[in-house]
Amino acid sequence: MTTSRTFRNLPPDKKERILEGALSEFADKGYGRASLNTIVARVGIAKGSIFQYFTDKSGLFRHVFDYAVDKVKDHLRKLRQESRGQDVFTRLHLSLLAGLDLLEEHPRLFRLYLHTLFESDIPFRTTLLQSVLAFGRDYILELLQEGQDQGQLDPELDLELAAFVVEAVLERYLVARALEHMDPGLGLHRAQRRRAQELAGQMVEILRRGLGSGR
Amino acid sequence: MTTSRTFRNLPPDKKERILEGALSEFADKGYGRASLNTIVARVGIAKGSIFQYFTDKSGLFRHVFDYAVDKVKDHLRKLRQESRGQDVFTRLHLSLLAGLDLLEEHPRLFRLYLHTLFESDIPFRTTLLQSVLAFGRDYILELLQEGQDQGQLDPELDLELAAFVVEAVLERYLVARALEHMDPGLGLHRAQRRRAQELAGQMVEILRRGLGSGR
Amino acid sequence: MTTSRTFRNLPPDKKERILEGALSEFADKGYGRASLNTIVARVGIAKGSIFQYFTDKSGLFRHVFDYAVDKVKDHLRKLRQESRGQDVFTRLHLSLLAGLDLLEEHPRLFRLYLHTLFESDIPFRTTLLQSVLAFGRDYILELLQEGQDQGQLDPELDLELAAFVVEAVLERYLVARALEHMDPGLGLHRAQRRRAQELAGQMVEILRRGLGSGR
Amino acid sequence: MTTSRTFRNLPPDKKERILEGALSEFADKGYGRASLNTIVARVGIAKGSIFQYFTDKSGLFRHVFDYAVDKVKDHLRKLRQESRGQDVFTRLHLSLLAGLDLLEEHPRLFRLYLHTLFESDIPFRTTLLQSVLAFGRDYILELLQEGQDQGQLDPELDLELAAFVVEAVLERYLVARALEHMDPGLGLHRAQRRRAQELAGQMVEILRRGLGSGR
DNA sequence: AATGAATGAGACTTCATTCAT
DNA sequence: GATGAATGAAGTCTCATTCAT
Repeated sequence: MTTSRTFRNLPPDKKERILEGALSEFADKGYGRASLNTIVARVGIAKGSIFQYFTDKSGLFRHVFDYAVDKVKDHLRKLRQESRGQDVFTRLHLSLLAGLDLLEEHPRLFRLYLHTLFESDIPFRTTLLQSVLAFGRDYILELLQEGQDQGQLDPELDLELAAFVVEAVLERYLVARALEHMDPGLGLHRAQRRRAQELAGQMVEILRRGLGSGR
Repeated sequence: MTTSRTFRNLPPDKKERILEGALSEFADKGYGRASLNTIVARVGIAKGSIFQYFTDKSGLFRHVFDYAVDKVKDHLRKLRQESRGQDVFTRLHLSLLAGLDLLEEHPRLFRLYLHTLFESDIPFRTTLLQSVLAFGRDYILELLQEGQDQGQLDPELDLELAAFVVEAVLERYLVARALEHMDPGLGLHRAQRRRAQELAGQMVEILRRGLGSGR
Repeated sequence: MTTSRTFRNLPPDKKERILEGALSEFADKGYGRASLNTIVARVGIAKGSIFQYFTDKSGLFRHVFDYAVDKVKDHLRKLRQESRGQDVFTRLHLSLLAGLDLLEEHPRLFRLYLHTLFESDIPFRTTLLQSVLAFGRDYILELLQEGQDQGQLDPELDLELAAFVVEAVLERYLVARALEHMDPGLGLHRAQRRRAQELAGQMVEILRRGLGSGR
Repeated sequence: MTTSRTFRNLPPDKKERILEGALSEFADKGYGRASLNTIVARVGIAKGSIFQYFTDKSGLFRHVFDYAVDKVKDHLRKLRQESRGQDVFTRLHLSLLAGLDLLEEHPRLFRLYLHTLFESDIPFRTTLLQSVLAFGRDYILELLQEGQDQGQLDPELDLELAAFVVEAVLERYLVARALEHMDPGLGLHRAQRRRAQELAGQMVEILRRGLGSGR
């Protein structure tokens, strides 16, 4: 239980306002640079209340992180359900596009993840990351496993290795978009600025040749 | 000129001690959370001295970043030279291994880069990143171009797109190792913990099938 | 609103203690040399509290300045009211004595004004001074206008010019006393050390001859 | 002797460069806020040299103050000489215009004086001010004395009192101009912005009526 | 005689956290 | 249960002064 009973008894919209305000701040600044002052000002609650709802700054962060992860998981679970029965590369393609949608709609989720990934002084960092990393890995592994079972992938393929490559490409693609959000002038690859859908399609094609059961 | 004359006149070993101390701190905490207090304590100089050497915290950071980038560039330049004349995929393989070596020997360089990539309030962030991103892109593009010229790559291949995929795989691989450095318990893929050379080889094989000129 | 709600909610005597402590420091050292450390030590509050009450050192200064100006304005308004109906030179005489009283009772008010007048890096200096200068000018102009209307002043007199001369004499007289407060050994005119009332009377006599309608 | 032998042996133009640089800084910021760093940077000498030429920051200030006072005294002595034999009010008029000229040509001299007048922590402040105040007082007293001896002034006039009034008007006039230099937007009297010569003439006329031997 | 590197006190400011109301 | 006033450690930066070269 990462929150106090006090917090759990709050009206849902107030809970949400608090979590959204905190999410914005943590996504912007990471854990260490985020300011509780800023959060309470944005949300419009008293400074002391934060410490009645959560033990700590770190307690708040844990809860916000879980809250964000749940949003992503919901998204992915729905997607996995919807795409069932299709070709594995089609499913990867759909996943990529879905990830892109999520990023455009909720840019803060991905930024929170990236900050957490690379900031070392975050309390419970290991625990927090393990759950989300495992989820992502399992999601892709499952897709690939089904694809291999149905003969769409090279039967000799080391699936964990393949999952790593697939994840790398997917994630790096999202990172590229996230960086553009942060700073449009960063001068990334011209390719990265092309229309997103087109790029996604070509990337999947490369994966198909690299991983597919080929001729 | 990003340093004061005072700094440039310092004995080389003192200069190095200062830069190394600052590099460690920035690599650990990123820009915003890094503490000049910690740096001067580690290096063993007075607090005021930092401001004799650099205009600012930001000035120090700029210089440290350049110092780090130079180290990487030297490394890569040497590699590009040495591998000239070999097959493009062999060269990619060598690059991957070289990156890995660099990471194991100087883990802080890559961590500094990652922090800079994802922290938004860094002064001159755009400028700093542009130079290093452009260098990496050009390095890979040049490799692929030569490979395509010599018929080792699919002649229809969009090189920028391919460069993006290659870079994604290479970088994600390095990120995985860097994350393990930060926290060995992170529970990354089992595959990532296998012997590094083996994994690298297999990844390049996938790229060969995905990008190569085929039969 | 130049203060935080936190400050406004403070018990009045605490507010006053803080403002008085800050006023003393600013009157002593001017804006730039005044030390918040000194103020909080004198008042007996924590260093951080100042920043709960005011945004800034500059915010504190603005508020202290307004606080001081209000005191002076109250004093002058009362005086203008009380002296209504009397001869213009009598009123000037009363004003001079009143200014003198104010100076003896609250020497810091005038010193704060003088510092602000001559220190160039004060935030909002122009704005702050404009209000007080305009008030002083209008006060004297109004007196002279009424005096001229009632035939006590040379009808040809340029009132603004006259106001300047009157103000000069009044202010310089106060400056002389203020300097003596700062340093009794300064060796000003012997005349200035005479009994204050006597000197004031003679000065007004000179003004009467210089400005009056009289034969 | 307020300087070291080392300083006195310096080439005259170097001595002057140093004093002028220091004068500018002290005139801008007063004693306490003036920065030796800024001075040595402006003049182009080593930081340590200041401490070989003068014992201290305070030693430098003393010397600069004297240097500035000498310039003013030269100016006034010349004027007193030139105007000898003329009517006392003409001489006052000339003095006013001369002060104005001095202010326009060397604004730093007057600003240094004003800073010194109102800043309390200046070392040797009393001593420094005494000499200049006495000089000004004597200058005016002498003028008035001669005027009275020649029947141009009311024979009953208390000369010290008159000197005080005259000085007040003269000085306040210069202060008004100095304030405009600092901040043209200060919204001083319209009268003060009129053509300087005209204003000066009218002011002297008021003094003539106030102090003159009547008729 | 001149230099300029080194120093540490002290400046303003932010922040998470505690606790009386 | 909610509030918000109080706190002090830690942050970056400036400065006059010392002293070895």
